[in-house]
Amino acid sequence: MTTLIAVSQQPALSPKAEQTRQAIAEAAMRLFRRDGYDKTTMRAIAQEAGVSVGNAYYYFASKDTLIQAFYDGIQTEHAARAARALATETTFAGRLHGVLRAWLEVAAPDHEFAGQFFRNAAEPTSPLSPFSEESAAAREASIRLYRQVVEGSDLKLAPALRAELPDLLWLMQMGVVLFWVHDDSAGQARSHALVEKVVPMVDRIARLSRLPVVRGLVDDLLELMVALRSV
Amino acid sequence: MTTLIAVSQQPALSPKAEQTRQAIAEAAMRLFRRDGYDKTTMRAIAQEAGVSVGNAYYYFASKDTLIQAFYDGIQTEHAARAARALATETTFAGRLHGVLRAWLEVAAPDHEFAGQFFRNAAEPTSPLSPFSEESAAAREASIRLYRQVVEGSDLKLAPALRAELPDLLWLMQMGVVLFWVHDDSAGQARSHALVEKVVPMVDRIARLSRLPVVRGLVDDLLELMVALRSV
DNA sequence: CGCCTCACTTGAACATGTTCAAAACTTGGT
DNA sequence: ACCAAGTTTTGAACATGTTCAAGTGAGGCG
Repeated sequence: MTTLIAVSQQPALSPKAEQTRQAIAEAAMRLFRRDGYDKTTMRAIAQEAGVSVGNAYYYFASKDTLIQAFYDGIQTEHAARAARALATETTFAGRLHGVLRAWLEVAAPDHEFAGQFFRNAAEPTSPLSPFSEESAAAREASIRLYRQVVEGSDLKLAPALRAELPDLLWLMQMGVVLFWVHDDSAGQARSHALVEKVVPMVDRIARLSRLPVVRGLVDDLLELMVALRSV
Repeated sequence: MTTLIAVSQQPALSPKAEQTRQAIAEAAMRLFRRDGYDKTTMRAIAQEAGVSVGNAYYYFASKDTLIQAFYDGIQTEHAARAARALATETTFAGRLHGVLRAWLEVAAPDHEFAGQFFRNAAEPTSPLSPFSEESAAAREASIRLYRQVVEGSDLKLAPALRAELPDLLWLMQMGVVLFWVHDDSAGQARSHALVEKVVPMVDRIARLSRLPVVRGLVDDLLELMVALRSV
């Protein structure tokens, strides 16, 4: 299943308009990367793109909205890089590790910049929140990735867990991202260490998930997820 | 060890100055609660407090800084209410449950308002971040609370886990807060459901932590924490 | 061609967080 | 009482995200 993911939801713009839109988005990206999110003004973006300030607002509802492009970029690149890992790795741990490391590598160049606008994603009401309605498409694409991690692997699981595991792994990625954003170690070494340690742990838990004792704990967890969805 | 916690770090103001400072902080709080964080302007705060805008900035570095008072308030009230729970509950699960529910209850009236400025706390560089240097005092006070949860209980644990558990429980509280902020269910019913389910789970894991299988997983976790600290 | 419509574009105006030089006030010393 | 030094207060000015009424131009229609 390799449907082209139609990320855009705009009502189809004329070629010229699309070009303007692109120019603004790219100018913004360029300046965000160069000067950081806060230091980049809308006036500067407009000037860099060769349009007026108002024009930028014709295409983008707010300054925040402009970083949606950044999100999409990371997401796309991550999917591609993760696919390479999934093509070679066959073990669960290997696949999970590959996908997580892919994310760290893709995001690395934008670490500093990411910290600056992370707050926008953190706000519950923001469309940029990973839990928002608006980012449902991206979220589901990401979860699909983790479904591939599970399904392509040698892992034997209780069916109930198998169904929920992709969601849980996505949640784990959110945790890694959260850690990464706060990680000020050189080259995000601590984030890499986290992934290095967490992957074998998850692998072990998953493999033990059919043993009586662990099984009980996993059932608790699944029950929790079901309960939260229904409230 | 009941040293008075000196939350303030200001270089000691004259009584009159302190009064002005209070007036501004209280006016801000009042308006934040009534109109929300974003809708409340610095000009409105100054007017409500009966001072000039510049004066507000003489005492508070930014609008964000003004919500520190809110933090302190929650923290203090939570400590008090949690203490009541700790005085009566003797089981680990009961104590943990009491402390977490106390937080939900204390924070409930400010749920809507909290969502609006949560982004400030999420930004890694912000002093309001729970991981920041500036909030170290509050963080440690909170961790102490969880140390009481563990130490006052009947729980038998491997020493290594006993030492780390308060930190882990604090981290869990951060998770609950994160969930709570995003929780738009009536009366934050889902957050309550989360606590209701998570507490028995944690209790079970802790009790099983000396069984061979679980023991291995817990050791992994402890090793992870040590590793992350050293990187 | 002339005109109409409507997508697109503009820049001035506005709202609000923040800064700062100057004014007002307080305090301690003589 | 008066002055100097420091503290507190002021409000105008500034920077920047955002809005909006008005302008521009390209395509369609008579």
